[in-house]
Amino acid sequence: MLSMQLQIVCNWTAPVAKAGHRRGPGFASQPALSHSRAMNESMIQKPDYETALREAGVRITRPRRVILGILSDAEDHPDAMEIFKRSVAVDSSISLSTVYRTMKLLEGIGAIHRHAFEGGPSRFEPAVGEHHDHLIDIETGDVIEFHSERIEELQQEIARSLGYDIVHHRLELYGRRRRKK
Amino acid sequence: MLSMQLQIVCNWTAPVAKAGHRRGPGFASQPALSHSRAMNESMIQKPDYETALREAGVRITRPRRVILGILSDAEDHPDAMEIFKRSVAVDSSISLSTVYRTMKLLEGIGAIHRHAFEGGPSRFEPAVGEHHDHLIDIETGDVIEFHSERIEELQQEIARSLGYDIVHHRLELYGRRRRKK
DNA sequence: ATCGGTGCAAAGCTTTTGCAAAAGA
DNA sequence: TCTTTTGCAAAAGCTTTGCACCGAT
Repeated sequence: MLSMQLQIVCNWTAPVAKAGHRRGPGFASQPALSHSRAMNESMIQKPDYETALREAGVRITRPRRVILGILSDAEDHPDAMEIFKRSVAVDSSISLSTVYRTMKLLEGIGAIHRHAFEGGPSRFEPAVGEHHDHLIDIETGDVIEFHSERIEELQQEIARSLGYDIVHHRLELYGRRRRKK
Repeated sequence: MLSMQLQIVCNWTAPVAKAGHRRGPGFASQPALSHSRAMNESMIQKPDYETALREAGVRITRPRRVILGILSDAEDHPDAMEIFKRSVAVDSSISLSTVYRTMKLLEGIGAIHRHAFEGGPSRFEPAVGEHHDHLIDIETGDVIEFHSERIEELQQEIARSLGYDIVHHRLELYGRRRRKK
């Protein structure tokens, strides 16, 4: 039986998933595995975008400040249109172009990550904390972050055995909440 | 040292990667790992699309026959435009719409898989043989197929521990050929 | 003779870009 | 002031769709 193999390491209580596409663990009905961890809320830090931008030598403008604020506050993985809508709610003069340009800029300096989850526009998340992969709830669109050092190692081994160095990778699990019985 | 951990299981000689986006193993400078396997040419079977179509109750038309032939012969992971070009070379009256429609049809009956590799159009491959993941050469676009039972297991464990059942997943390694020294 | 499939053109959706005006530094 | 950045609108890239004609069964 599979669960017998699981070594329980921590048993943090995860918050129930909220509506929308929330960042962070939506829900965990069981403890995380020894070789993996779900990311919990304490891992969600607010990135200091302004410093990052200054270091990149770009100007800090009002639209950028607004968008950056939206990104900092986002607890989900919003797409450009969603970021645009939230930005417009703060400053109605902001344009979608500027959102896209800012996303590209931030991605360029490594401040955010772009995810092209299947069948939809790119979604973004602040590049804070450690690397993680994603489990996408195919019914709600919720995204749960997790990390498995074992899988990372195995990927490295496989790439090496094929004669390659990994530049980056993408691991996405698309799943459905197991209804508790 | 990492390579010390590798258990050699098979030592098939892989063909050198050809230009373009070839399906199957492009190249392997080292043997596959014990817990994983690269897919070799013998694993590439020609799917019987016509039977699949008949079973799906759709008509077998000339454009479909041509496109199916292209797909059967493809040793790479071509995108719609590439399939279109190859089809037009056989029958100049075929339209890009029909290519897209046929791709959707085949995807629907599970005869092909659609891959949305990053930064580009969807690429397709016949759904024959066992499940595998992909390593994409970021310099050439070549795709190497591999499979790791260990990683599959770990994914299952992780999803379960998070309260999910995996419906499908996506693992893509983006890498650069290690220059042999 | 049906009714599904096709080509063509147009539209849809996400993302990018040209340009003149606006605004950081 | 002097560039960089912005908003707008247009375009680009991929994919889908409406429609009238064509062709498999």
